[in-house]
Amino acid sequence: MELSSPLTLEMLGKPFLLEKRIELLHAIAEHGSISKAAKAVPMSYKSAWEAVDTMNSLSPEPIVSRETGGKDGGGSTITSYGITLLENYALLKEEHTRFLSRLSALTDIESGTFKTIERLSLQISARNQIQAKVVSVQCENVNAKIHLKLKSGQVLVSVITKEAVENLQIEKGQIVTMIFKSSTVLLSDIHNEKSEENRLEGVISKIETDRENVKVQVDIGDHDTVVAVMPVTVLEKMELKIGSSVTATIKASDIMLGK
Amino acid sequence: MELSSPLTLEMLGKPFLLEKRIELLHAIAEHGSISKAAKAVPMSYKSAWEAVDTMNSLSPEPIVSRETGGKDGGGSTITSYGITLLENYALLKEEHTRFLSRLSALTDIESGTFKTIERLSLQISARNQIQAKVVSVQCENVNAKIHLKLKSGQVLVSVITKEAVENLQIEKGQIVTMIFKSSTVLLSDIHNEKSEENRLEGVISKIETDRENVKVQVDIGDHDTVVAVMPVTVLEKMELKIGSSVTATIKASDIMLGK
DNA sequence: TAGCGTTATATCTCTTAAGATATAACCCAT
DNA sequence: ATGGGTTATATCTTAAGAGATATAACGCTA
Repeated sequence: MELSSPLTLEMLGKPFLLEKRIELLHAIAEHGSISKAAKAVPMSYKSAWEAVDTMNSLSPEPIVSRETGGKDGGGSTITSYGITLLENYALLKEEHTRFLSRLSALTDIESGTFKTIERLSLQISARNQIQAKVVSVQCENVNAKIHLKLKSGQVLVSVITKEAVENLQIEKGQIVTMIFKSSTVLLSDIHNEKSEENRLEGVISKIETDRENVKVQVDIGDHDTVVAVMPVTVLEKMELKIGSSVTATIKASDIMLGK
Repeated sequence: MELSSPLTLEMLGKPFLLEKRIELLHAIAEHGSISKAAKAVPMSYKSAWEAVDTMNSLSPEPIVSRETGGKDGGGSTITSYGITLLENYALLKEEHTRFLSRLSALTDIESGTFKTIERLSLQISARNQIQAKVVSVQCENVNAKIHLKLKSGQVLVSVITKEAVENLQIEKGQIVTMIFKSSTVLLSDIHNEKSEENRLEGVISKIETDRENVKVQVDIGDHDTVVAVMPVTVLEKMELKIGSSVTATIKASDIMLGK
């Protein structure tokens, strides 16, 4: 028993972007003409042309720019607007298939029932959500210690319950999301390499304040950022400003995992 | 620009349950015969019969039991297996539409771009995920304080960044999910009503231990439970056991919100 | 100017899914 | 028996979508 669920974007009630058309657009980008793209997909030229035409007329801006006559008889290319559309569709699609695979993992084939009642598909308030690879999983009876490697190569430790490890089926080699609240991140301007704590080196890229609190964004490399929130008094003592290099420390027990 | 994504369950690569067929099954349940159901949907008797037949032959157990001849000429009813199947499809469908509506909320109509790059649809390690209603939202420039009412009527406070409030579009009256790690929950056996902290009264319903840590499950009423994890030494001092009534305290800054 | 490969368009056929219609078989009720 | 309302099945028609084919218009190239 498998789930299938084609994703289509509609405009004014009419189908706009669907899997087949996306495939066609990619083929146009690759071959530079509708006719060649149609052969590559494969589909008839008529269908291809009609698809391109309805997409262009449905879209506020053209997606494919077409030229008839000229060098090589003309041709068609994807506009920059079309390219961003393709990129965004890919993101949507990826999220959707992620969700579906998890949904189908929860459907019991025999009895047709759910294994858990937990909400899949939660959007979370935590500002820090960073992808990392599971390096090792050490399980005790209650807690489990999980080592995680960031894109930048830095290794952090997360402690969660064994129950959670089993529930999410976390295993070595997987990519998971580290989740922690910005209020659990401590910043310091000194190098203290002795301690065993989770530490991330980075550079301050943004600071926002209000009456009581300050939010500091730290760039930790490879396009990953960490956000810390603390009382303004703490920041003033440290004399931090944009461009300062700092060390962010996060307790292992403050790092949750998501999948 | 709207998203549409029909959900179909497949069996051996063949379509098994889809929206139209579910509608038909409900009509059969209501009217007691395929022919009346077909008129009610509406669809031709041929399509209805074929749909029922392929579903029955694809399914390991019959979904519709059919009788030809007899009182009122016979008729068709949904088997108990079919009923659970309908119920489970409804659950799947609900999760799916939830996800889609959130996904489409993130798609910007004008530019066709995403508002966030964050992962929607995360399954989270935190053991404590409790539904609550937003009573009030107090926004500062950096942080926001949110009052939440549980099913049992108890009110807790969560502090998250203003950015998160805007991002999740959290507003008064909504139902959200409070999320906190079991290691952030403190248990005490004494009544201390002075403090301003988040406190939940409850009864211990389960205890598990390993070499270092102990996991305590507290029933806080209305089928909600809170899980706390602490070093065994702490538990020993308090002499807690199953049935003890305790107070669980959680810092406002340790409570994340999900939607 | 002739040729080329393309876009743009019209027309016809083919295929497939759905509806329409007819009818047999069934079995209880009258 | 007969009638009624159903399941089960076959056949014909209809509609819609996709492919096949032909051809005009286009603008660069040689």
